[in-house]
Amino acid sequence: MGRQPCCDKVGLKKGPWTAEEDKKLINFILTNGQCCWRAVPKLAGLLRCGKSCRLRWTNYLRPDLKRGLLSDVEEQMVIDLHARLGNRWSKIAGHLPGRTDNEIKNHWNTHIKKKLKKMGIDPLTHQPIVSNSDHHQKQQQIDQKQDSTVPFMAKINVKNNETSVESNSTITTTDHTSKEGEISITSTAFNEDNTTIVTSTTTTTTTTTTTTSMD
DNA sequence: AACCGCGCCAACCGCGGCATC
DNA sequence: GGATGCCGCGGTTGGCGCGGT
Repeated sequence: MGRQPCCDKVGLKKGPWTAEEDKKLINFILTNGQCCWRAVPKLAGLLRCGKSCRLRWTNYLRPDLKRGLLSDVEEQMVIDLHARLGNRWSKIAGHLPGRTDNEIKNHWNTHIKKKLKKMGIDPLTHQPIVSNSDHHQKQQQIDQKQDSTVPFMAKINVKNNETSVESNSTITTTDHTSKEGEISITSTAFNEDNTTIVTSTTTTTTTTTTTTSMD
């Protein structure tokens, strides 16, 4: 009964990948595309399980991956998205082109968690860590915000294919796709309870600041 | 110079979801 | 409807590098 473990076959290699193994996997994927990971190691001449190959490709070898630390904008997006989605790292990664779920998960656990705690914010709930006496006052402030009918206003800064957003909403996220000299930005604003206020898509040039408003 | 502790991150493990038979 | 197989996800681990003593 149950499923067969994928990596316990005798003779399969585990642990860090060598440059030669990387080369074999890259060559195979670039030639044949991503299909049927179970068959990949055999066809590519690797002594690895398919799962290990998939992980190595998606987390490290994919040519569209960005390397290096997350930018401030990306980090803010991760925080906002985590507030909405929780630990759904793959969904969060879907909003950050060139970043992997593993990378974001690691960055969250090693950097952002600490940062939020330092700022007095609970990384699990995204609520301020407050004493009981402060809590009532805080709740009143939240209630006031939710009752208000101030229209959503966002200022989107675009520079060198990087976007940042300043807005009067509680939480905002942005997605952007770019082609030569032009960036298309989708900006979403959320309430404290994570319900969507509004979503807006705007197209702009690569070095500009644009302000968008909706009601 | 040697040792130790800690942080980071690549990789592994186990499970759930989904498709197929 | 249950069994089986594969893929993808999220949690966890272990090795390496670096800074402090």
